[in-house]
Amino acid sequence: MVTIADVARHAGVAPSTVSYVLTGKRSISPQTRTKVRESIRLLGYHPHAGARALATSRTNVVALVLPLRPGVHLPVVMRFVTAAVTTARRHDMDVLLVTADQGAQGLRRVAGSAQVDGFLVMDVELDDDRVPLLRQMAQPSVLIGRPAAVKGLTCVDLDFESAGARCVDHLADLGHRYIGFLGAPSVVYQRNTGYAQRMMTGFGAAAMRRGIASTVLPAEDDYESVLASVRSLLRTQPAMTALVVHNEAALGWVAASLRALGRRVPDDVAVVAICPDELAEQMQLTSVQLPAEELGRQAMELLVARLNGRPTAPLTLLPPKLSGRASTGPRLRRA
Amino acid sequence: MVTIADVARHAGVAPSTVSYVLTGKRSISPQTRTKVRESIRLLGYHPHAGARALATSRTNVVALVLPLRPGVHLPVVMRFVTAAVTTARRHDMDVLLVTADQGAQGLRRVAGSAQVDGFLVMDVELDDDRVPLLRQMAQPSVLIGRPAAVKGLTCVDLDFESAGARCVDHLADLGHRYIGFLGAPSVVYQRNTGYAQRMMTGFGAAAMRRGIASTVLPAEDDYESVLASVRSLLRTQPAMTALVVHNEAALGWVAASLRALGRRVPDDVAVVAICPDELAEQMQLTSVQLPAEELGRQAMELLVARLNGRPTAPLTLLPPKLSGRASTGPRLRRA
DNA sequence: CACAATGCGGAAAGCGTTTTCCAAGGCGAA
DNA sequence: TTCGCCTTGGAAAACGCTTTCCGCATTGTG
Repeated sequence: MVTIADVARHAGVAPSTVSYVLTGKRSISPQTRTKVRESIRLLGYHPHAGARALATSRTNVVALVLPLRPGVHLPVVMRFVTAAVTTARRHDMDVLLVTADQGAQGLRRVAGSAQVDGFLVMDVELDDDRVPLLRQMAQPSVLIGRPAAVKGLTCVDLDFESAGARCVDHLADLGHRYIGFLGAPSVVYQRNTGYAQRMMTGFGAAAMRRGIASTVLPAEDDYESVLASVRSLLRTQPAMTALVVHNEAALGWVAASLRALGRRVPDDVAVVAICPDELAEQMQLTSVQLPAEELGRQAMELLVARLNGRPTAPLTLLPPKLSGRASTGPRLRRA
Repeated sequence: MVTIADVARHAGVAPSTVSYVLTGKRSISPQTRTKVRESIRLLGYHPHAGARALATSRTNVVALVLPLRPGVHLPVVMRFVTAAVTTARRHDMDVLLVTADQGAQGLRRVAGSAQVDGFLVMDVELDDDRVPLLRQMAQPSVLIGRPAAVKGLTCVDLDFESAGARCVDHLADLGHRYIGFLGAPSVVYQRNTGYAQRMMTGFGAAAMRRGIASTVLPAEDDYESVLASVRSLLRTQPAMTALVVHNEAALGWVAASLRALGRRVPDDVAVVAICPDELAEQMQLTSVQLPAEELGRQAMELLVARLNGRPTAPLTLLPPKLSGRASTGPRLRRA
């Protein structure tokens, strides 16, 4: 391995000088600078990350804590991941993967051994046992998702309540008066996952506000279950003319299920999805975008801000955006 | 931060003793050991990763190089990732995420600064520009996928040729004589991605061997394209009674496309997929398993082996496994 | 009984950086 | 000229760990 001393010797300067050339923390005369740069290039020198971490107590690595539990939609997770990594790289940081199954234990380990400068935690629950730990850790953290109390934290999330309301408003404006809601798998509601509940709350509240009858039901991620759920919704509310789907995995089966039950999209039943835009585009679904990339990017930017000592708001909510597509069709004639 | 010196002082021993208790590289009397352990617990001591890396020139971190390009199916990637991370943790290693878009450049950076002990590289192409670099790097690497020449490397892959053949054999045994092949998106073939080509090659060769007419076509990942491809296949080969699909993203549209063209699965057209078992189970498709978890696990195990100085075979091919399900139905009557 | 071998503990020398601290030269101002 | 400041360079002290080397007992062996 070629060290800073080798470079210094080769360039005929002191190690400290090389260091200053590298970090730019002090002015160096143009001559020595180019001389040093040349030696670095020639010898193919790279600073040793461990040594640097030891000296600066900065690793330039952030931990990304991934959920790997039933009910999370893997493609969406990947979107977060890629956005987070890309953004991190833009700030010259690397990303260490920590899976949530390692739990608070894993966080403690990584934080304690000073492997990372900060944490990006995905999929936080309303009452997450990692939150108290994150609060007291030396390293700053940013959460994607929204625990019950955000005081002293930095959280980023889609404004799911508004998203739910947005769906209702859109459908109501089109003249729909009976709307169903197909939610995430029931396990997601069983553990205290905030976003799913908030989405549903926003949906329900908006429906009440507009005097619209609404029925909600969870859905698993296979065809049979989706079919059963849709059938159940239709039985409960035979006049249902619109369906809001908050479940990426079920999305593929919704149209088929409706068709199997004799309803066509959008003529008999309008469908609005909450999912990444790309997916909606592919299936030609009117949708409220789930801006995974944007969330991942923002979260990482906030983390970088905190690492650089800049203060951040405890809660950043991204406003929902609705894109109209074929699945909601034109205004209902018989309002 | 609490250091090894603090622990030593608290326990009334020398730092070296604490180190030996931690690493177990020397025998320590039970008394001192428990005394030291107690101090460690009490002070909440964690060894500083950077310092350790500096002293041992081992980071206990491996890089996972992820593909993020068009045509790769994100859920499958996530399976690899989770299996790799889980396996790594079992060996007390962590995983640093490197996205393939950083290219050879990124590898050089991470390797040069000694951030990791080894590399796990996913989605290698037949003629991958990272391979020469990997060959000459100080850190060992394991590739998931199979470049043209594997000499001096450690590669893990599914035996895609056999997989292709396996599909043909299964269908031929059921009496099918005209078989179509719906492949990956065309971009995947345009870049030199070995697995897709090998799958197709295995399919074609087996068909030839058994005197079966075969037609192959790529498929994009939206309904319209799949429908077009299937229509095209049926037009080319009107007698087609079976379809092999090697495209996770298209899978969801295949049955719908066939139905739209007046064919029912499996009565008119039998379908065999190559995809993760879970997906096949969900859709009730006869399939050759794409053992993403198994590949990820094996790859990481091999990497760990190499890190510990154990020799490894240059190429490990996992045998394909076929699971019969509803989509191929019983034997054809009119053979 | 002498002497090597073994078990266990400590002192100290790295590992490769960064970052003080000191020094020397050049320069402008008094 | 002299004083002090600014710029640029080097020496050396951390940073927190591992590991070699050394030393002291205690044991086993001829």
